[in-house]
Parts: sequence; C-alpha cells; structure tokens
Amino acid sequence: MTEKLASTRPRLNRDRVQTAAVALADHIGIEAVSMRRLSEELGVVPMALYKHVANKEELLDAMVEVIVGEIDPPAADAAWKDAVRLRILSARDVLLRHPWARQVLESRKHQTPVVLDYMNSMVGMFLGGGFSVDLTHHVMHALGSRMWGFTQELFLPSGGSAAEATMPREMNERYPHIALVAGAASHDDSVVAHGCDDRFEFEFALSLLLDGFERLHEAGWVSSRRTPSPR
Amino acid sequence: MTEKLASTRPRLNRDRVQTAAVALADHIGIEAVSMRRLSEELGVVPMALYKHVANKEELLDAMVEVIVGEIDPPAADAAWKDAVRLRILSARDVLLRHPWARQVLESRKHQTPVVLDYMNSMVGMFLGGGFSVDLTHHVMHALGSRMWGFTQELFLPSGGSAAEATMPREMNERYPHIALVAGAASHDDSVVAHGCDDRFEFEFALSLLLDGFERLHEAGWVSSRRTPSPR
DNA sequence: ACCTGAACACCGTTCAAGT
DNA sequence: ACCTGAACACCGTTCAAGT
Repeated sequence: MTEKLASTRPRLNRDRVQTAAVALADHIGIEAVSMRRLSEELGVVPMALYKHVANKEELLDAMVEVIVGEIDPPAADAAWKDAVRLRILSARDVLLRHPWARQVLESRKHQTPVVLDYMNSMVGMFLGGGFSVDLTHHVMHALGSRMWGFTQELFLPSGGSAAEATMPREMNERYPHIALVAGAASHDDSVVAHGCDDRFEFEFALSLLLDGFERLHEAGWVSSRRTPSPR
Repeated sequence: MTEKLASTRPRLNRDRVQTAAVALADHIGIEAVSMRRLSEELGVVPMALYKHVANKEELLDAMVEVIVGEIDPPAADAAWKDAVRLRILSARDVLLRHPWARQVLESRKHQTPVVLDYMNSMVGMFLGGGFSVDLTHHVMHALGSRMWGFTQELFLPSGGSAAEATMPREMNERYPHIALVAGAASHDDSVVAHGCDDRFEFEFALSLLLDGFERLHEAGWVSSRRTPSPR
C-alpha cells in the first residue's frame, strides 16, 4: 500500500508538466486547475512542480505554448488573404478543442517566443502581400483577438435561441429588438432560421475585415493622422 | 477604542456595496478586490456583505451595472452610423476610467438587465437605420466586444515602442516583421511615427466595420448560408 | 432584519530539510 | 539535482448564533 511508487512513474520534467496541465484543463476546466490539483494528477507533492515552472503564471505560459504549437503552419504558396484566413481558421479549430485556451491567451501579459513567432509570421503575410508597414500595423490591431481565432461573444453568447428559450415573454416585452433579432430563428428562412452558427458569425466578421483591408491596400491608403498639437 | 462604531457609519445596502466595490477596484485593482477586503473597506465583517449580494459573482454583476450606467444615453436624432459610433466611443471612455471593467464584463456569463438594455438599444439603432433583421444579427456579432468599447489588444499591447524598447536587438533578429511594424515609429512620418495610439487603432477598426456594414446594407445583402445537409 | 464569529475546504508560495 | 513537509497568508462560503 505505502510502497515506493517513485520507480513506476517517469521523472518529472517541463514537458510532462505542461502536457499534463493541458490535459487536465481539457478534462476538468481551467478554473479547477490549481498547482495542487495538477501535482496530485502527476502523483507528486505540490512543491515538486516549482522545480520545472517558476510559478502559476509560467505554467499558464507553458500551456499556451502547447496550444500555439497545434496551429497549422502557414500555407506554402497562397495569396495573403487566403494565407491569413487559413491560419486564423486553424487557430480557431485549436481553440474549439481547448475551450479554456481563449481566456488563458487573453490573460497573458508578456508574450512568449511562440506567441511572438505566430504574430511575426502573420505580419509577414501582410507585408508579403505588398501591404505598407503603416497599413500592416493598423490591420494587425484591427484583427485583435481574431488573429487567434476567437472573439468576445457578448451578444447572445449561449448560441442562438437560448436567450429566447429561457425567458420567452419577458424578452419580447423588455428587449423587443433583441427578441426580434434572436427570435427570428423559428419562423423564416433566413440565416437566423438555423440558429446562431458560431463559425458563420466568425467568418462573416473575418471576411468583412479582410475585404476592408484589401480595399484600403488597393486604394493605396495612408494614415492621415496628425500629431495632436501643431507644435 | 473598542466603542461601538455602528452609529457612525450608515446602514449597509446594495447601493453602498456596489459603489464601494467599484471605488475599491479603481483604487487597488480588480485582482485585489475580495469579499474580505471589501468588507474591511466598509467597516463590516465579511459575511455582512452576503445579506446584500448572494455571492461574489453577483457582486461583479452589480459592479457592471454601475459601469454600464455611466455610458451616455443614445444620441437623440442621429443616423444609425453616428449613433452607434457615439455610443461605442462613450462606452470606451467609461472603460478607460475603469480599466478593470473590461475583464469583468468579459467574465459575466448571464446577462443582467442593464446589459440587455444596452444591447437592445444598439440593436434598435441598426433596425431603425433600416437594416434587415438578418443583417442586424450578424452585425451585432461582428461588433463583439467592440460594442462595449474594447477589444483584445494582443498585438503590441504595451502601447507601441515598448516591445522594441525592452529588447531591441533580439526583436530585430527573431521577429523581423514585428520589429519592422513596431519599430518604424522612430524614423518616418507615418502613423507609427507617433507611437501606437489606442484610440486611433480602435476608431480605425470600428470605421472599417461600420463602413462594411453600410456597404452590405446598401447592397441589400442577404445571407446565402444554407443548412449543412440537403436533407 | 441585519450583522457576527468561528469554522471548512480550499488557494499560491516560502522555507528548511531530506535523499 | 530533485523532491518533501510543514507552515504562512490568503480565498469564498457554510452554519449557528447574536442583537
């Protein structure tokens, strides 16, 4: 019962720690992942983790590393627009497999090398497509979290008819416009008829932005921003 | 010393709790706001808060309530595009005053009435502008967190030349494209010459989206999405 | 009706010690 | 070099009690 188990499990190392952390988050949710819970999973005392990871922040960075590694490499010979779209949709697929990754990515304050590599390659796609440095800068900001394949779904986040289903009559009275837009689902043949398709909404907005970028690029857009004061 | 202080401070109520919570978050940061710390601020024992707020989640909801209340009401007689832009920029101003509000807003899972009111009025602006129910739906999703005046700043979040300043030479070698786009700041007269202006980037992307919405609306856009399977 | 006090089951992380 | 054990200073929240 209390025999030594040390020989039955491999030595701990950073790789085993970060892999186990990702698997644990997939399994029990990120909010339940603690240093203590993870150490338990690895059959080790909590403090043993601190030899391989400086603290919890670094553990989260290490988890991001794993996730970013799962994103497809850039498409070899594609025009900028396709290359960007494919990369972003691949990132989106990864985040769908690891639903917790979104909020962890958001919470990182210092970018790690893998994160910078990903962004660097995406900047390269725009520059390679002939975008000016100036426009590329703004375009990267405009993408925001969308370059990682996610956005804040703050409007009808539960996925379509849920808001309507939970409170049918009050919705109609207090929030008629929302009810109209959310509730059209049940009685017409438009998009909303099929409920709210996250992928469709994501691609809709992504295309809108990419088309906008293309239009500005082709028009030879340059920023007309001036310094606030004449002096 | 240990005399009764009960009479010197007003009775606790929900309003005093939520106001104090907002002030405390402004002052010490959201991560330091705990039920215990807040109760201390109010000169009361931790459990006293639970008479006015069911739990910490509800406290955060109450804080969001205060924040949303600070957003300007809709402009009276403005076209949809101006109305939407003004409302969003007002929300942005509020979030700049309460930097913690962004992440709290993101973390809410169930929308409270004030949040639904805000979204309802914004949906109304598009419908009032003649947008179809269908297009309005997609447009609201495309706005995402931008309708609350914020986005995930994941690209050069520190505000321009910081990334370059902290590691000048390694950046140039490992991440040449990022360095180019971030570093152009110091030696030309374009936008990036003035460092990275959050407000400019926000309005750039907002305008791109609003212009895109307008174009689709004027073209009488309808969704061409079909159900995945023929049957 | 509102506030208190003690307790429970957790956290991340330190330090000094073991092998 | 790597792992352990005990301890510290926190959490949110319960329960039963006070006024």
